[in-house]
Amino acid sequence: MTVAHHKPALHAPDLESALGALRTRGMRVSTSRRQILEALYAVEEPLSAEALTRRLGGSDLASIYRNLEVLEELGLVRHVHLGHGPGLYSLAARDDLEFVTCERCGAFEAVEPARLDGVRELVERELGYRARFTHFPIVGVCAACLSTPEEGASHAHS
Amino acid sequence: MTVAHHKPALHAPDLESALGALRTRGMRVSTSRRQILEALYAVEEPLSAEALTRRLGGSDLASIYRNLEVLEELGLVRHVHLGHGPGLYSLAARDDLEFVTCERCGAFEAVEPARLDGVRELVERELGYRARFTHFPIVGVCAACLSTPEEGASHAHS
DNA sequence: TTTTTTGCAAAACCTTTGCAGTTGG
DNA sequence: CCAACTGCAAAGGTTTTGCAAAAAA
Repeated sequence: MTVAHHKPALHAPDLESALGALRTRGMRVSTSRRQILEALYAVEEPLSAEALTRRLGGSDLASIYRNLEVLEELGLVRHVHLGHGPGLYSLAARDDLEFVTCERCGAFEAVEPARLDGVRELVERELGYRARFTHFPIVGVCAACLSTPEEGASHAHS
Repeated sequence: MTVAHHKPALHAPDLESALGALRTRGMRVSTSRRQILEALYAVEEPLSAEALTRRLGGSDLASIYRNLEVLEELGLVRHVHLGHGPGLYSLAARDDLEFVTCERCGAFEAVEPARLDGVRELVERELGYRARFTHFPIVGVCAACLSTPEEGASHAHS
């Protein structure tokens, strides 16, 4: 069921405070959880569950998903869906970021929420929706692809 | 593989011209294809492949997907991904529309591209991306949900 | 008749779930 | 020790693919 609803990001500037947050809620600090958090603190790009297991030496995918879910419920972790393909996970606190992705080349970019405030305002005025591009990104065509003759064959799946 | 790239919408105001487009490209006008197009001309909301098969009397899902892919390559059909769950298909010509969806209640709305031109401009100026919300929608919280106390339990999956 | 399309079965892909065994506190 | 967590296996939901039988041209 899950309902791992976008919890507000929990302020955990480093690994230790993140582990502390786990303990505080009575959850256990297992090897797997520590490793996941270590990995996420170590990289800057969001990682798929699969990429994450590979980094942890190929442990169990199902456990990783379960732990990511727990960490997400705590507000320590987030994930974003870029196009098709697996969800990509990152630290919620550090990456209180929003995303844009290119549907032509698959590139993506994390952007400071502030840079999208104007967009958000306009969307709200026009549609009544308060937009967030943290879980699902803005999809479009990037500058590089815009200046490209639109190759016949391509990568991005429909 | 597919690469059913967002072909430009093909102008086919009615069923007959759509079928004509098929013939023109040497593709066959099979019962299934005619029925799919009929169904899509008959409704106004985008339909999942599954919903479509049910309307056609429960024929083969795999065939439906294959046909939707063909029709999409021709530029007759489009699909949009609203949150998780199956893609939703509609006529490309008629529904040259973009989408907004509420991540809290799952509601969605089709909107005239013109209404989003301002948003598009702002996004392009700020990020360099030319945004399109036809294949992936703007995701946010709708007006109704915004004025709601944020129920503890909810529907929208993470 | 010949080429395209269908139907079925099976697989692929991402994610979740059940359960028995292991581990953290 | 005991509740929480892991690993494995299996299933669930969506979409794709292989192949022989059927249908369009």
